[in-house]
Amino acid sequence: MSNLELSLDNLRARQEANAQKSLLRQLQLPLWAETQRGVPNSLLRSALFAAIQRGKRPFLKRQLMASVENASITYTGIRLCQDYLTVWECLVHVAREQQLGNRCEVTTYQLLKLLDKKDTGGNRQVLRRQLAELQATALEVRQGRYTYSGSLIDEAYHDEETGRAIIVLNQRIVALYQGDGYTKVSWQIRRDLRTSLAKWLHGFYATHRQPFPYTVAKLHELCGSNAKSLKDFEEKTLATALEDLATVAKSHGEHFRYLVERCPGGKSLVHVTRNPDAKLPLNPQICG
DNA sequence: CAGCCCGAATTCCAGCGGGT
DNA sequence: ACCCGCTGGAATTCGGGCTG
Repeated sequence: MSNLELSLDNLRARQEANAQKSLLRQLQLPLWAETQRGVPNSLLRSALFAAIQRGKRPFLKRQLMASVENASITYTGIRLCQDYLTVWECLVHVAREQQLGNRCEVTTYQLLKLLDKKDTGGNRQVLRRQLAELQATALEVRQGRYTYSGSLIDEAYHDEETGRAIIVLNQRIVALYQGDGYTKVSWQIRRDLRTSLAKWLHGFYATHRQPFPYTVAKLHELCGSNAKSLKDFEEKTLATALEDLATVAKSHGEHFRYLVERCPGGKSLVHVTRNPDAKLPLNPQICG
């Protein structure tokens, strides 16, 4: 390597470092509408918030989560599922109007209302546990040129006197919200989707302007499914989730059409389009 | 009515096993 | 190998009640 190349590399590295530093000076998240939730693409395109059933979930230690090419996530903490993403989205939504790093006070009651859940003993208990579990996480997220290292939420505790939950987000999280690094996801559609996989697919495809066809195996990997039988996954979980998503999207005036193409060799390809005019490969038997 | 709590019923994913 | 319905365990809802 020549001296010229070395100094160019240095310059580029310094520019990137400066860019990250200037980001940290603007400590506010971008704003989005009441009916939307802003989520970093890398979180939507990975298995971090898995599409798995409720139930026992293991503790992961510095695990590399399945993800699309230009992002990577190393995760330590309890295995997360879509419910946790829903909670996290709400926390970020509440905190987006204030400076990151500040204390953000909300009551459990308010959070449950935001989450569209009934205010019951069980739900409150689950929410408290989820907040504690989200706090006890460690991530290293690389998203294009930006990286974030830290917890999903810095602090989450209960003020026993007021009964309020105190949330503090890490100010460095703003790095994941730069430019087109995040997606505004429709809250109304997400809320109406029944299964966790439908929620995951909704977030995943929301980050794509014109999605590639993915194999069922790739989607299975990316969504973090525990299903041991790819066939079960394709015919039960994925089929109902895609149908649910198409129906719910339509009821909210959005286009979501899909087609599962069975290819020779047992592989299946999932075609998706959100463009009303786009054509899907013809296959009348299994067209969505 | 907001906020908190309880118990029974329901829902969900994935595994299992019987039938063909 | 494949289809199909049943089942377990956990989360969530439903429908109530209580307090100030």
